[in-house]
Amino acid sequence: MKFLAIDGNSILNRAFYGIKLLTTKDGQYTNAIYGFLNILIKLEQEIKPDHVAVAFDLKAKTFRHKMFDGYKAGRKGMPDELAQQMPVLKEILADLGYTIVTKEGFEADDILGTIAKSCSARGDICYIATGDRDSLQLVDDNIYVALATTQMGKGSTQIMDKEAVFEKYGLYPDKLIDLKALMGDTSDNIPGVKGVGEKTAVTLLQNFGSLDGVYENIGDAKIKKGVREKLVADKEMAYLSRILGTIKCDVDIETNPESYEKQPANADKVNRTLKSLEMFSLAEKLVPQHSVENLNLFDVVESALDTVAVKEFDNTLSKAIVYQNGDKFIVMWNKDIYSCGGDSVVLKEFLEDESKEKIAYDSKALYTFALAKGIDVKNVAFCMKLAAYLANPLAASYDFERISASADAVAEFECEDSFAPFAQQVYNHYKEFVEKENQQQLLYEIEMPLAKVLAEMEYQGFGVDKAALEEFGTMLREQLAKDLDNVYGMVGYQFNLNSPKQLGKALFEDLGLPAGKKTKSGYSTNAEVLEGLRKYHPVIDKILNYRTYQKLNSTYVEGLKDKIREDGRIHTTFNQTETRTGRISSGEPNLQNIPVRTELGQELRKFFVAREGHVLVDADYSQIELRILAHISGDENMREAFINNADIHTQTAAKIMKLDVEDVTPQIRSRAKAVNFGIVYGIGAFSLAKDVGITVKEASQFIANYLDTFTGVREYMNTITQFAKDNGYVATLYNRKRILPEINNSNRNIQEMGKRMAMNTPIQGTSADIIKIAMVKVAKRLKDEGMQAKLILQVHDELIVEAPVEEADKAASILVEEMQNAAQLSVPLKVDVNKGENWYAAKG
DNA sequence: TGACTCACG
DNA sequence: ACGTACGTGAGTCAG
Repeated sequence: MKFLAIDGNSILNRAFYGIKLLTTKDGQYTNAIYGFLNILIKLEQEIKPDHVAVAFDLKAKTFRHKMFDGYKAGRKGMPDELAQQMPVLKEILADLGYTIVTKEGFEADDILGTIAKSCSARGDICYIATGDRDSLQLVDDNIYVALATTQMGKGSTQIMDKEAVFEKYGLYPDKLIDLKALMGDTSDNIPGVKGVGEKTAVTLLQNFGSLDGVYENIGDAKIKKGVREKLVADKEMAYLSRILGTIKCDVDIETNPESYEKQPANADKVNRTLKSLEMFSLAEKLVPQHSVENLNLFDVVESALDTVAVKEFDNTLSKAIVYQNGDKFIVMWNKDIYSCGGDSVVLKEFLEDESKEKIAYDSKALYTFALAKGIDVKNVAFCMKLAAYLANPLAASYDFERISASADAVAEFECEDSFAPFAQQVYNHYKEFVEKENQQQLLYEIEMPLAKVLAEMEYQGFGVDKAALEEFGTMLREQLAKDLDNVYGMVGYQFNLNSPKQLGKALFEDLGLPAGKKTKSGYSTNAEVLEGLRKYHPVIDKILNYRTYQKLNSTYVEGLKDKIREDGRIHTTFNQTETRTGRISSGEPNLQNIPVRTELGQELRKFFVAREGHVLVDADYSQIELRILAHISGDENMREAFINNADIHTQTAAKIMKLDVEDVTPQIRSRAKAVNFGIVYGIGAFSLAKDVGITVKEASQFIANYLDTFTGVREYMNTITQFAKDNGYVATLYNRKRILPEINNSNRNIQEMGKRMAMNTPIQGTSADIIKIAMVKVAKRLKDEGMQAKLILQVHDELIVEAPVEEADKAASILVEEMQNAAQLSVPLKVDVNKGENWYAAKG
């Protein structure tokens, strides 16, 4: 029999401190669990035990604590970030089929000692896995210690037998207790003999065999006078230390090997837990993926398409459920199953039937599918993915498997027959959740209609002039090569200028420029740092130019040109369940970060063009976030500025500096503008100072003046952070919620970040809500009015419609009207609109 | 894969 | 004493 006895606390500790803090997207700490499981996998591979015990300490003070006052007094309690992970780990271990052992009044060490020694006595082999060298005293012919460490996130173990211990300490394991009795152990607050260190102690034990031997021969000439005096003075301490340092091997716990036999894992549950912890690679290693209990949903769906067609489902299933798998869907409705794999006519009839409610898992995917097939989907009554996102916008993904795991569905989804009732339960769960959270309007009137709008926008795409784009790329590459040449010349050798590491060496070591900020892995070489170095060396200018050209060419020219489809258009994908604040994001490619702030960058927008006979109509909200702040905070000064349609930054400057509007210089205005931005983000003096180029002191004064003037804003910031602390979440005007695990974190920096999120999220999120409402209304108007014009892009506060020339003016007024009326705030919403043949021209 | 850098609102 | 403004996506290097 091969036993493995794991010191749970010790390994968990090693893992926690050996790996940087990891969290899931919703703030659950996972690093210790992750590290522990990695070490566990390693142990399983190397030792292949058939019996496993995992020992944990209970919180109560131990027997040994009481024996010596102050024992372990120096040890800090377990940090919250670690304590949170303990119960989750225990659950996983139990589900994996391991036996967990705890005993009131004893430490994990003692439990391990008891198990190991009973094994050894029977003649069984036992491996003790721990990060703690204390356990080495237990090693004998049958007992080995596997010392575990975590380095670079990977677990590694070192197996120690008797000889290995001797090699390391010069003593066999049974003498290690006496060694500790003499030399003490500061980390465990074991005093030992004052003034006797490792070297002296080892020599003594080698000469006299044991602690008793040392004192029996205390008069021996081999003991020097000074050492003898110390030994005599601390004799009592030495013997007390031996008691403290001895691991107990007679704890009253089960030692019958049968109780530690590995049990079959509950693979399904482990899988779900690990996936909820975002440990996908571990899931594959820990639980056999081909096990029967662990059917992959997609596999089931695949087979269901072919084989389940005639099976009957639960009669109570009154709604249809649509599940997507690639471009196939399972559609269940009143006991019938339709497959689009073979004959899509049935599916088309079904999807277009207004009288039949469809419950979608991912409604945007359904609309996208339908657009491609020429199907006009009607009556989509629910979207599980969107509902799950509203329930918690922090999750890493909204895969069906994942959202069903947190839906507490009672029916276990184990085989194809149970899919329908299972999906029904997931649906029920989220439907109830939406009602409980009062998010009906947000889901049914904003997000779900928006899903269809977004699918249509993706389908439309944005026309791109590929030839002109490529020509621009050629120009960039020429410039870039020149700059690169110049840089090599000035530095004196060739290197990879794209590598911050190599650039750092060139600038700060070889050219000897003053190194400022550092990053984790070396010198910082970002634009801000380089900007500060301009005056020292002409090469800096070239590097900055090179960076600009390189970025434009690789990200925008090379990156975009491969994304142009055969229709000459780029079709981005909008992600509706990505951001924590409620914004949508754009990817593959991202069309929400096309350059605009520099002249050269702006050139790119000239290649985003309207179709023949069409124009682009571009409308953007003016200062929407500040207007929302004015509304939410009710600040009179701020509201007044917007109601009078004043220049908000000039107005802000005038108020906080107590100047006449005419006396506000461009410089003062620009500082006030920076303050306004800062306020929206949850301001800090340090960052404002950096941004504006003033001292931190001046920045604090600025902020103080601001908050004294805009007292409503100060009030809002206080109220919202207090709300977040009390409730653990913040919400937008439309009740979009964001939980804030950071707000009560024990780390002050994280807590401060939580406060800034609390201040910013309602503003950014409400802005996102409002433009979403506008999008739904604009799309509806364009359709209802029978126009050809189509929405093609959203960039957070900006909408772009592509319209036939003759519809352009009407499209522009629809945009302005619907955007301005999307919400009724206590200040007006203002929209600027322009037209043009390309995006550059349409920005006015 | 994470770190760095940089593009946008 | 310590880090430093909110929210994203993509290209590149290096371990």
